[in-house]
Amino acid sequence: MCLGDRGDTMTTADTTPRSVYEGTCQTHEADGAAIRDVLNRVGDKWSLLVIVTLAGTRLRFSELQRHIPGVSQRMLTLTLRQLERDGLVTRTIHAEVPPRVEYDLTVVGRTLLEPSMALANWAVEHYPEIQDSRAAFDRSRA
Amino acid sequence: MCLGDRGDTMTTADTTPRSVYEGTCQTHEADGAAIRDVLNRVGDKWSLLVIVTLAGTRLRFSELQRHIPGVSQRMLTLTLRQLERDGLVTRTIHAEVPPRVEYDLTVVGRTLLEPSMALANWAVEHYPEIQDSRAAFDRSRA
DNA sequence: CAGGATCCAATTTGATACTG
DNA sequence: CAGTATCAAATTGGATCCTG
Repeated sequence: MCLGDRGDTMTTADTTPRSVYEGTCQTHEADGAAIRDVLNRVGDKWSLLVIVTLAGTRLRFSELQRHIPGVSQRMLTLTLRQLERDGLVTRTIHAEVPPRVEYDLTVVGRTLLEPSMALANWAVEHYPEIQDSRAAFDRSRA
Repeated sequence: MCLGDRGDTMTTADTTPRSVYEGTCQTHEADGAAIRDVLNRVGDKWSLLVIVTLAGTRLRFSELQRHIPGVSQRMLTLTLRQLERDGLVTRTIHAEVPPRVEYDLTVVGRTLLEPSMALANWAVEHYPEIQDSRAAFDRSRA
């Protein structure tokens, strides 16, 4: 089973060549839902930013907000809750006054760092080409 | 400069420890905009699915649609246009009746395959843990 | 300090009908 | 076949005000 395959059994005779995935499918047991789910999280506006920001050290809420320019209180809260729920970050409340809440990556959260960094690096490397391509595409339609 | 850093110069004296990124920043010259931009494309609902589907062979529109369950005509069109504009897929119109349009990955498009597959594999590998974490989180709030 | 609650704007996606 | 056009629904993000 491959990416995007929802596991629906092939009921009708299919003349379409099945060679599409052969030899190239690297996610045999992959559940498309899992990939979409994770990608929708990593691909949202703030999650990856939070993760790489926590890569160096644990931080409290206000520090996190200072380190991530542009994030609103609401979105930072929502993002952190999602990440906590997914088991990617921990939330530690210190019983003090005023309250101090610290966020840190979990072990699982840290393992996400490498593949997402690879993608981030790809983005940085190829962004010039992408921008050129966009410019050319748009020019050819003017 | 690191991920998420928009390059705003530090104008006020800052007592916040600067150790956050030290030694851990793997995207020194990274432009946060580039990363967001690429991630928003890869992270959308259909792009990655289209890319991996084209990994094996070039396909025409209707074949693509059959291979990607659930995608509407409109969304497939929009997704393909974006990918074409970004220089990740080519669109070849064969002058025939009825019209035949084939899509294929570009060289750049193929280079994207590896890092995104890494992330997809991470998703598949860790999805059970994530689901467990979510269940536990939700249970603790009932 | 670290949020929760509301309300609103913007963006994304989908359903449907039509066309060269 | 391979789209385009239009409209509606859903999702996401942000501004603002309030609180233990």
